[in-house]
Amino acid sequence: MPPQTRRTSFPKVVIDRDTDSEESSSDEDEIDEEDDVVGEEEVTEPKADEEEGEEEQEKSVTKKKTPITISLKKVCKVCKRTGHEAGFKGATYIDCPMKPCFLCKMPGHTTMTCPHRVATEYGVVPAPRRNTHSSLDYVFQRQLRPHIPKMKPEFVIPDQVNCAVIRYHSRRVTCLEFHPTNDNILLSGDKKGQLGVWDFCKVYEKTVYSEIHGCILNNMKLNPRNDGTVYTGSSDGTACCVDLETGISLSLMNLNPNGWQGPSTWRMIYGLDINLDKGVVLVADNFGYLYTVDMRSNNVTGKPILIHKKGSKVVGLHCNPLQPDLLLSCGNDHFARIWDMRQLETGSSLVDLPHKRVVNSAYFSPLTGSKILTTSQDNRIRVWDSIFGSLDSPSREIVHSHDFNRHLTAFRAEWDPKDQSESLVVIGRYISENYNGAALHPIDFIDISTGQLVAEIMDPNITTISPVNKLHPRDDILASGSSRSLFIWRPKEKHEIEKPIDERKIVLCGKAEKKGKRKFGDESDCGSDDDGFTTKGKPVKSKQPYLDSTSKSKSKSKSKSKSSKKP
DNA sequence: ATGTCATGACCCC
DNA sequence: TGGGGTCCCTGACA
Repeated sequence: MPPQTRRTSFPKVVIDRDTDSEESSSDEDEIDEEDDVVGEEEVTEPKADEEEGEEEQEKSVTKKKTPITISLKKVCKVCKRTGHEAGFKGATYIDCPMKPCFLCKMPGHTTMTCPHRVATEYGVVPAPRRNTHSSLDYVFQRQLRPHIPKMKPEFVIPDQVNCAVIRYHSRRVTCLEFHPTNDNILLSGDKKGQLGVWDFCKVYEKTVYSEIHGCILNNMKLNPRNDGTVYTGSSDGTACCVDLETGISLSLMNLNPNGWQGPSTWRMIYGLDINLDKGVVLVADNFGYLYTVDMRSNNVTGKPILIHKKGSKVVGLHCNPLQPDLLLSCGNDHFARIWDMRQLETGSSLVDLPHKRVVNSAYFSPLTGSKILTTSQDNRIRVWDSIFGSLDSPSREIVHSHDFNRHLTAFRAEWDPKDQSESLVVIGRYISENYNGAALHPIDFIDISTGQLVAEIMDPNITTISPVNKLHPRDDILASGSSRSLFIWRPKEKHEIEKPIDERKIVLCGKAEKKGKRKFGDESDCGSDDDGFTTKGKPVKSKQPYLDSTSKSKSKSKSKSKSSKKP
């Protein structure tokens, strides 16, 4: 195969500004003919000549007028070949046939015909049994959870955006957490480092702390013992303990005490989790190191331990909910690893779980802690049914579109913490589906015991991708972060929605109302300031409808800027 | 309507 | 091993 054809090597035609542009649109055959001619030239002429010729031409033309250089070949934007074009045709994306399937990454077919698109569970190894693998496992689970229902209850899917929509972040949302005790409080972090505290039942009750971190808030965890504090980790290299009421933050560590010395030395904090039993906050950086912070003294204890490939990002940390000695980590070195907290040292991992790409997240199951769920950038969700069994290979690999895109927050499959069977998982979908002419990116609920797509939820007003999703620990509520917006989903039956979603009128604040066509995800005229809005169909518990609420929202929002440190 | 930009993994040399 | 080039469904703003 010849070297990769580049855009610069394509035939270019310099057209004088006086050339009538309408001529070119008159006939496509003409273009094709020209294509062929130029194509031959490209083959026959030595490259140097071609370049010289171009240069000469350009020189001569620039003396008179600025030339317009256009490429006449209609090429596929993906593979740069002719004969086909990739991209959106209306709301349907046409794949480049020269590339492997965008969904399952296998060659020979496109996303449109991918068997995984037709049936999500295609190729998934079914679970041998629903909940347990052996009688021993079953006894173990019954001991841990005596109230396991005999029958697996129906999944309840929060499938309607009927509570609230808000946008107070000035950059895209990176993480979400529900308050451990207050059912209506959602915490959100963004790429700018802002921390939002939002009472989504009183839509305008929100607080944004903007001075805690200087850039991306990668992860946060609320302290279940002291529900007024949240631990945050950021790409500014600091981890903080933040008081939710006051916004006062206490810096636990700063990995860049000497400031900016260039990208090769700048440390960023990604993984973060709390281990209550040990009274520590665990934090990991982009160089592969794990740090331990004592929760009482708020000081780093011990030395940093290399837990992933040196120089690679440790994306996530998760402590086992039942067995405090177990830690799960995942990173850019394509591994998820299980560690024994009692003997944490480089290379001492109990298990290494290999992946084909970066592992965006790795979580123990929320109730028994005996399953593992990982999301990898190879478009696969992996499930290990029992950490007590063989971990040589995942119990299931579920193909699901959640590719890497540098402009999106990484997708993470999240457990439903309420699901006793520990099989319901939520994750946003990257590729779109054509829903009545609109390209929408649903949020998927997947039964990881079978690989089946239980539900795909979407709203015609949400046209952006929703990579960040969190299910409520107690209520049937889903919070999702899509671009800069936050959405609260509830099950349809819980809130009497009479009208179909697209008939609901969205009442917005101030000048936005004039536009009329504004949608949830639309951001025009909506700066970083307070622009809360929601649907008219269900004003939730808010005291007043949201008519002309600019002033109200401003008065209600308290944009505090208290901080103890600056990056 | 269209262009621009932010910016992370990966691949290749 | 490192730096530079590349990149398929982005999203906001000019």
